[in-house]
Amino acid sequence: MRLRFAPSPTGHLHIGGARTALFNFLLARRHGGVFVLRIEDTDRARSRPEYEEEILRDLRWLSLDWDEGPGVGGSRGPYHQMQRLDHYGPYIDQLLAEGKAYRCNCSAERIQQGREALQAAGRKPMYDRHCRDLDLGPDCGEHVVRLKVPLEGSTAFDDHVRGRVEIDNAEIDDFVIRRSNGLPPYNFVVVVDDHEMGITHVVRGEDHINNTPKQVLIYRALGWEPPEFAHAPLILGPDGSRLSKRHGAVSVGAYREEGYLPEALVNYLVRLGWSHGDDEVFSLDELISVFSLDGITKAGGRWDVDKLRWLNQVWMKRLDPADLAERARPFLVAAGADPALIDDRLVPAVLTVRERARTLVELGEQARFYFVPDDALDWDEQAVKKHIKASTRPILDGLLAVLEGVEDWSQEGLEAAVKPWVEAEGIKLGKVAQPVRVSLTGKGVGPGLWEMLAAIGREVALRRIRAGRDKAAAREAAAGR
RNA sequence: GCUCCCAUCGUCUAGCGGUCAAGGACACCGGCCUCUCACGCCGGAGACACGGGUUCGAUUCCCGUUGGGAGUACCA
Repeated sequence: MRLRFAPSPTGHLHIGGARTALFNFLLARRHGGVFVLRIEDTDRARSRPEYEEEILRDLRWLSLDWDEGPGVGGSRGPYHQMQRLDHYGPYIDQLLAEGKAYRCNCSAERIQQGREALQAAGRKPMYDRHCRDLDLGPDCGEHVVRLKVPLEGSTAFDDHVRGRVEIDNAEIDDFVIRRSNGLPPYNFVVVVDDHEMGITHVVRGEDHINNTPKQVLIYRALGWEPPEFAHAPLILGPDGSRLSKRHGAVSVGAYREEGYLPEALVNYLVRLGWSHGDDEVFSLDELISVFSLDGITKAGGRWDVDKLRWLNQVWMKRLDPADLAERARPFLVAAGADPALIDDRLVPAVLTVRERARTLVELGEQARFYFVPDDALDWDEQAVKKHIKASTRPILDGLLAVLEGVEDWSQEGLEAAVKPWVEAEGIKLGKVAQPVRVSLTGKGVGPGLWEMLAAIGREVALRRIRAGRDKAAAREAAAGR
């Protein structure tokens, strides 16, 4: 079994393309097949090497490694279409010689007029086949080569997702298979490449379902057996319309930058258009063992960021803490943390905020307070006003006395030392926790008291609580006058 | 316009003629937990687009309508 993903380097790796790549990758891995990556770079005007680099990088980021293609080679190459240009001509000549294709030197204007006339008559706009039986030779001036599509009958294929798809040949144009510049267009090139690369299953988006009959016709004309097809539903925007930038991020790279984990993106992508009973959370390895074309759904799916965000948190909680911490580091710095202050408190710090954050960006913002100079804390004045007041001063003084004597600065040690004091004093834990939270973080919401104290470390904790105490004392003095 | 594809809660989906007074997940609402916010747990509201058939029986099969998507290039 051989599958392929064939992006054209004319833009970023789109989430729809990523899902197509994922489906192909999973099917290949599931059945011990081969996953081929082919670069369709024949659109010289729009293709750019930077895009190709980016696409390769993003596929690797998603852990969708290919067995043959750029960077890894393979026996069925080359894997860039620009390096395969000499493969196509002979087949076109063969079709011409066999009378299955013909040269056409009709002017663009003439063809255009014919199309408009047909459309006006309520018919599908097509070429009128003027040159079909003229038997034009190579010396007919500027010309294209068109496939002689059967006038009668129909062309069908059995799609693994949709069942039998059939279309009348009368609806299929005598489409171009060699442009006037000598290069064959997409429909011809994919067929030749897929055939020469031994592709057995073509899994792609539903937007290709309409040119599948044309491709089948080419396979037949060349005397080849078409591969098996499976057309996955398209990914739509949240409103059901075509997904576009106006709906937000559409490229894999953008989601990486927004702090999504590749594990979560893969998980979300696979579930949009595929299901396995009621299961929701899958690792790539789990997918490899259960993925099947049978699970692909037919209807287009809308992009739902909320579900992606939920899955991202699920994965942040599943990840090994040290791993998560390293992935969070750059986001922490981006949020304003001082790299020099990020020390071995990183892992415990990240653990205190991961269940409150849905992306690495949020994780970075929420863990920022651990690793900034005290004067760089982001103060929520409302919270300060509410929790650092005159009456707070004696509480913080009392707490400081307890804290200074703590030997075991761990969650358990801190709780064991402070709880008895709180109870003895007869004060609510909240009366202590909130002032401490504001002193440490600048905000009224955040991690639990014990875990936060333990994670931030004795030195910083005592320093910031003292500062909070002083602030409270100042208000006490102001109130007393 | 024409051709093709599609149609279960707001969203992703389970369902492959009776086991469905339609199940799960996200989001939403309420409660519990609780030092805040979360997490977690419990509960709630919420869907078979419509109309014809076929059948003893349709969410499930067929046709139509409506709605949505795609294609309609010497782009991929």
